[in-house]
Amino acid sequence: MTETPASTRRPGRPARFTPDELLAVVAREFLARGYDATSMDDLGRATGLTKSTFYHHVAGKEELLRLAVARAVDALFAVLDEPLANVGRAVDRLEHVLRRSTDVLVEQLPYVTLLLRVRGNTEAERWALSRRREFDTRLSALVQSAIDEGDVRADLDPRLVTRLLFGMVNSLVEWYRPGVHDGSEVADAMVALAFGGLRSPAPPPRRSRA
Amino acid sequence: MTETPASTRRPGRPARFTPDELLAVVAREFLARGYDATSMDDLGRATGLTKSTFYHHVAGKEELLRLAVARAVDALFAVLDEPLANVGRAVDRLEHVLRRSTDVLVEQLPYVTLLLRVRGNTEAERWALSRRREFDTRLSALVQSAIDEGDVRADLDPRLVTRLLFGMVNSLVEWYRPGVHDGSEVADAMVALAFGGLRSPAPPPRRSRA
DNA sequence: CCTAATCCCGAACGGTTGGTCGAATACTCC
DNA sequence: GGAGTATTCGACCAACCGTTCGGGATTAGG
Repeated sequence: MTETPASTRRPGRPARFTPDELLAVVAREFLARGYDATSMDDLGRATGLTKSTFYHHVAGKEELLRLAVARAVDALFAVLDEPLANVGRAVDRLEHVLRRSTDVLVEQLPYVTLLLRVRGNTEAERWALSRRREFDTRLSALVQSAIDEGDVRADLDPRLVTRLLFGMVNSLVEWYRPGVHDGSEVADAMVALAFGGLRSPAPPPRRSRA
Repeated sequence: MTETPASTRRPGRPARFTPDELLAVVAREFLARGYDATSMDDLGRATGLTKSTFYHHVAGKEELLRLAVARAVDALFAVLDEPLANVGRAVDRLEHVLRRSTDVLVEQLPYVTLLLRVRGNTEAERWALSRRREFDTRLSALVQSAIDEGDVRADLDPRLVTRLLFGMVNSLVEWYRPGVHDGSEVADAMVALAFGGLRSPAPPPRRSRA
């Protein structure tokens, strides 16, 4: 990780940051102040580079945002392609997606946070919004399937349930900070709360079907 | 409401907007583009006034944000002062605060949305953040009480539960749009999901009392 | 009419913004 | 020691930003 592979070493001045490192710093800055309030000079100050240097690596400020949110989009959609998200009862697939989405949010926190804050001001932001809508549609279909199979309550509007459910998941980016809670602890609480609710579990969790 | 009280009519050119109307337009603009991305010229265009006119009514752009988020803060704290939020079992008080918070979010949607998007770049934003923290602390205490009284599951970290619970409530500002769902329908679903969870209610919802 | 008060506008200000450009630097390969 | 390439910098630019200011328009009261 810290070594520069000699095999891929190219001629020219050695870069002070790998593209990944650079993007990580940029994402952190965008997060702290918000995309619009962060100037290229801010990014320069945070990296020790000048802003003109950034224009050697990317086309402009907007591409930095695009690169960042693309990471989040890719990671989230990858969850939907996992085997456990595509076989078995819908309710089990839903639980898997719920848990794995939480994992992704924790692991890719800065990038997902940026994705969830996009407002559609630029072309890159509108692209991000359309991918988010696509993701939501897939989730909604999953919830609907779980209802159809009788495992999820049918007395509430499925779209409303989807929104509330993944609203809870997404709220993670507003308060989760690494170190305070373990990632898996959060995922466990998420699933427990989502399926079981707040109320004290009156009976021990019986799995029915003796 | 729609009439101008003759008693308070003052000399001078009649205003084209009441302060409330002006703030409503401003909030809508801030919402669409984000606070930082909205210029005073944008506000002028949205109102038909020039940006210099705004400086006759407010000290600057930041005060517009302060006025907007103050509305949200006041409305939310008012919920905590309601009688039903202060008497009876903690779990019932929690349900009341949950439901009423949802109502406030729906009724004051633009202002609460702005409040929840504040990042702390300016003094006004930092004030808003501190009020939010204060609100969260009160909520957390309520959840803790409900746990102590045995009505809410004790197997999860109370702070985690509070965060997830009101993360779900606050997510409302990301997707709720007036007209699509009724406000009370959302509040019902919110409470049902929060306390009962996703799972199909095993027994039919018997309310005792034949 | 006049005066005082309120609201509104056009023009301009200094500062900051995202972005450009040419040159300097530091490396690999020969 | 070149030649070629990747990276970085400083200086600069036009456009836009929030804000200021002097003055004009429109009203109520006298």
